[in-house]
Amino acid sequence: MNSSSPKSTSPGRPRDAALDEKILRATLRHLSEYGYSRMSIDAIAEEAGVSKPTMYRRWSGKADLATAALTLVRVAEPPPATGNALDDLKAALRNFSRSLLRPNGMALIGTVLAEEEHTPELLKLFRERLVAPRRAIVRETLRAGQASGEISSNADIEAAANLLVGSFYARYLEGLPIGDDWADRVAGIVWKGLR
Amino acid sequence: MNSSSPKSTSPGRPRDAALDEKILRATLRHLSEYGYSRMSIDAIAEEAGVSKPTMYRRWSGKADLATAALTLVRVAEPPPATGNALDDLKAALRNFSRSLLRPNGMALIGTVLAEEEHTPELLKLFRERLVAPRRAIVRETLRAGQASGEISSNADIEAAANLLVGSFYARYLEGLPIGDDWADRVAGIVWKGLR
Amino acid sequence: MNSSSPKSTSPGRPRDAALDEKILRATLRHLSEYGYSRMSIDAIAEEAGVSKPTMYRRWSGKADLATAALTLVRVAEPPPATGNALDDLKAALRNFSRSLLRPNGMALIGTVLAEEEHTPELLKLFRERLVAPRRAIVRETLRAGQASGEISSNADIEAAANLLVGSFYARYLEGLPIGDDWADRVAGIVWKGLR
Amino acid sequence: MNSSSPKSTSPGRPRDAALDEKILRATLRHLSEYGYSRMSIDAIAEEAGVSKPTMYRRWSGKADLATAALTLVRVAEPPPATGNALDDLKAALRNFSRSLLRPNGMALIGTVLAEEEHTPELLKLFRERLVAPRRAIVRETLRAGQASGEISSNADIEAAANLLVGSFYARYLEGLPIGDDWADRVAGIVWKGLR
DNA sequence: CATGAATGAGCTTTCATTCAT
DNA sequence: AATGAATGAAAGCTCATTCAT
Repeated sequence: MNSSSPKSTSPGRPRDAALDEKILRATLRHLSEYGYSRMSIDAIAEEAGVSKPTMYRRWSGKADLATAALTLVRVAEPPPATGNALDDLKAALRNFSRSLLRPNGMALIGTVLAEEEHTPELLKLFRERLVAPRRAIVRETLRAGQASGEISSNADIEAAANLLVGSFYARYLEGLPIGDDWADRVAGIVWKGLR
Repeated sequence: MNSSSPKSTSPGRPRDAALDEKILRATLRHLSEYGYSRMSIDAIAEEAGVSKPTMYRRWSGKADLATAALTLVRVAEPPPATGNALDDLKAALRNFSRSLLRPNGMALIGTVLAEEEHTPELLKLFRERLVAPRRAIVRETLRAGQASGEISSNADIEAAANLLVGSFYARYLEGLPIGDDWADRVAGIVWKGLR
Repeated sequence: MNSSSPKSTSPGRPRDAALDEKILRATLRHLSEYGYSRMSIDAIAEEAGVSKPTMYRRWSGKADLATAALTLVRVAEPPPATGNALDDLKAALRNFSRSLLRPNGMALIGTVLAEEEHTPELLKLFRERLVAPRRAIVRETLRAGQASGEISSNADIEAAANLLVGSFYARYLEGLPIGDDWADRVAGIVWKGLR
Repeated sequence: MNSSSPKSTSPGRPRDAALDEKILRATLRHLSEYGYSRMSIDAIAEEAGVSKPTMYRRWSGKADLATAALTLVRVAEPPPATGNALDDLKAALRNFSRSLLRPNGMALIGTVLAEEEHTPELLKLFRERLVAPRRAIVRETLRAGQASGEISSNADIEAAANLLVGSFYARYLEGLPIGDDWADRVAGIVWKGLR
């Protein structure tokens, strides 16, 4: 009844595990493309090629399904460290911006924010699965900068990470292009501010 | 003939101007509380105490109504300049964070992002009415810092503004509290980075 | 409040008589094109360039308006008699078929039939204004045939007229073309049957 | 396993076949009583005792539903041939007139004509299901008359059938009663005209 | 387990009509 | 007399969910 993985040891006809993923993939597509409230269970069922009760047997309802789908989203592995902390930071930011600029990347953030009151699990899971890991990557490069002495040991790493990550949100909200140089520009300012 | 007050300039029953605002206020409330796609014209009409045709006479449909409601949103006047650019910047940021933290402040951003594909006018207007003015305030304080020599004359003001504003988005998305000191923390880093 | 002509001697601002016709013309167009229940007072007002209360001042409602519009419909004058009764009959039938085949000619008949239960005035007026005059023309040519001795003096003129006129309805309902020769074919049969 | 009765041939809950008919009957009633555009899906659903989605699962919309309902209408079997072609013809005509004079019989024709432009499928199906079969019955009796030599072998059967059938329409449109003798009167004329 | 059928509530929009100027 | 504004009622259609097989 919830988004945990189906047990495989129970008696009776086993659940078709492949269906789980097919359904969740379709759900994720609809969630990002249409947003949570527009996303239609009917449409997902059709796209996944299953019937609706098949979905309800796995997840208890729309919210459960959507949050389960978020589980699929994985943050890309950070690029390997080069030894140069500032370069690593810029690479991490470029990585981050690319993932936001994927089709409906920002729309997905939008829908979880919009649903905060109605379906808070969405935002909660989104934070755990996506926001936190992404930020962790940025934070680690900053820590590396501290370790190498380029960044002051008592610098406010937390705030710095928010600044960097947030600058992409802000830029997107303004509707202005986010070129590959953007990472350099914002990293430059913050890096200097952390010395 | 010319009995009194404003000569009735156009024929017919005059439109009740008070209704316009009542409707738009209700719309704005529903838009931020429920999000665009959940927002119901029926419910808005009831809350505003008007009939649905009254709304359709003024706005051509749901999208038109929602965008019109966005027009209502006004960015608060920036606090008066104190002469100290850094203090002014911090005050502007506190202002900004307070407006985001108002009930459903972020949800409104969310719905606008979520609808980008379906109802792009929303995001467009949101940018013009809210995003741009807010950012302008921050930018002006940065400019003042340049004028006073505290900030380098060739500093990347645009990026700095995005960093500062965005840090609130990022912090909110993380789900962590945004205290009044937050403005100090992020302003401190960026200010130093712009020297 | 009803479809009678407006008096011109009453005090106060006189009614704009030209509007009456403009409104009725538009009504008739909508009535035949969309049918009675689809015909929209809003749309008629717009097409006629008047406001709705202007219409309600003249006619008491939709049904009154529609029946008033039917009043406009006039049956074309019969072609002049040639002296040959059979030829005159055929000419009358061709005339009749042409008027039916005008755009929405049959649709108008359809809508008055369809509304018989709901708006019986429509059918009543339609009968008086259109059905009866048209049939009268046909009947007169048959009477002329009697006078000239070509038709038996105790022939069932009434039934014959119905046969002839009705054959066009039946043909139309079948969806088959009604060429100009059709009048000849049906007149031929009936004429012979009346000898 | 194979408990009883027809082995369930297709998976899933079987469709309740009784509902189909209940819905279509109600639809037909509403279609003839109110006409196509007045006929309301809501009202039909209530009368049939089903929910609207149940209807939309079966038919794609209002037009589809209405045309499906027309399918229900069956032309009454012609009375058995007596051997006397003229008598058979008169019996067929009486049959025909009785079916027209059933409540809303003509209103149904009316709505179908009125909707020709908007919902042409209605008229198309009506022609196939009702108009053509009815006319076929009349035509067959005329053919029988030819076979027995009472009617000329090169008589215009088609036109004759239209005359006879149409005379009822015309008579109805005039608003005059159609007694049982009416069939005799029109058949008399045409029969003679075909000799 | 998985299916197709069924449901109740809700949506946006339009209509015929009346009111206030 | 004529206008533009306002209304209550209803329409067609879709959704998330549950039932019966």
